[in-house]
Amino acid sequence: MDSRTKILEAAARLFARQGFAGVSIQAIAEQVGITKPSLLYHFPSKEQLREQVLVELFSHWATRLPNLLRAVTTGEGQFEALMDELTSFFHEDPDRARLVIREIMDRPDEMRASIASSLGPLVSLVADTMRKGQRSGLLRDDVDPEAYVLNAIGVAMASVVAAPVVGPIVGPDGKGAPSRLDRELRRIAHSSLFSEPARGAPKRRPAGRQRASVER
Amino acid sequence: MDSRTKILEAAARLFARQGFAGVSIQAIAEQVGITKPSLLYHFPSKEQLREQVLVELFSHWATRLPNLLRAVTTGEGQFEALMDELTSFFHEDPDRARLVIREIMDRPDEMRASIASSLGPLVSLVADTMRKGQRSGLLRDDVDPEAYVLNAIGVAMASVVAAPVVGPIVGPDGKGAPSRLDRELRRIAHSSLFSEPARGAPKRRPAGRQRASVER
DNA sequence: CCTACCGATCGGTAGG
DNA sequence: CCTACCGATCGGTAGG
Repeated sequence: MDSRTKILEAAARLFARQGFAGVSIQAIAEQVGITKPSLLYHFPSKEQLREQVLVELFSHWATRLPNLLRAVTTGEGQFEALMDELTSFFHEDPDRARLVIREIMDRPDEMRASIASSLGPLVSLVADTMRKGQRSGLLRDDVDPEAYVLNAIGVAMASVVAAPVVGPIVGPDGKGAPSRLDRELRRIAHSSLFSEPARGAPKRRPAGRQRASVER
Repeated sequence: MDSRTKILEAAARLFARQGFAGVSIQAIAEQVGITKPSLLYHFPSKEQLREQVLVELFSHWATRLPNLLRAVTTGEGQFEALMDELTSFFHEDPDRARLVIREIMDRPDEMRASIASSLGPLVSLVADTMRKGQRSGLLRDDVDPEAYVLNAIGVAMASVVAAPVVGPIVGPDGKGAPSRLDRELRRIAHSSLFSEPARGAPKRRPAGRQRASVER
């Protein structure tokens, strides 16, 4: 792997974990195994390194977009597929979420533009598909599609970052399986989106956990 | 207002906006109108200043807890009251959310402890109340109470931070009124929590927006 | 609460 | 890609 790539990866990791201001280019250089001036040969300033890290992140996001779109436009399991794709993107590397969240807080104005352009089209497309689902009666008609999608993305990011800190409060999750927090989040997203099946004819049961039989 | 308080407020604001590492004690001192050594007379180190800022934040939180608990244990509008209290706490000063989120990312281990002890009891209490609601049939029985509450708190914080950046994508919100994102979030929280009213006997209508009459 | 000052580290450059 | 070095700023101290 060439130095440039190694630098970008180390920088992304460190920026995500300690914030841009909390990381010296010296520290990044050390992790890569070169000196500070050598790093500055590849990226002329710390600021430009930051920008390139973000470019890489968004381009990685763009790579995944086709998967997301296929999930939206393909037949039945749209919802599950879309949520899987969304959560796994951040789950397989939580630093992605951390990086975006930090950037949103550190430089909201700059991020407004990049997020609008990178997320806007996706949101519109998913929202249009959702409106079809509303007309067919599959989805609740009180859903606000654009707002729903954006909230879903935001929650996916937030939950990945909060998990290690807040997860233990609901008890340790069985290794492997999704945590209680994740399962509940999925249930919330599901049940607030789909119309209740006509009573007595529940084709599928609610996604999260199976229905306990209760006194009623 | 005494210097100590002024320092704490300036530090909270700056830490929230630029992160702990991104703020020099010199910068804080300037905003207060004193010199750096003067600030260090009140707080012996930057690190101790940070700790005190967090102590203040959590104690402010503790001040609000009685309101929250009253909201939970008082009769009918429990849900709306609790959500109002939760969102207004972060809405009236978004820096609170920013500060907590930064701290979660910067020092997850330390925050695990403080959050468990400050939030744990509240979560248990609300969860117990919710279980009663489940037994009475008011709340869906597939809700995971602890996980639901924690997710609600997380979402309240995340939405406050994300709003200025992600809000414009769904269009400008009418000034004053809650944004589309906020309304949709409330609707999601509501409709994923309450059982559907027996068809044809809807005492109240769904919180968010009114039901449009649709072809079905 | 201030002036004066400390060593260490910051981002970055010169020159090879 | 490195050695050597720059001025500026960092957190913090001495002394009053």
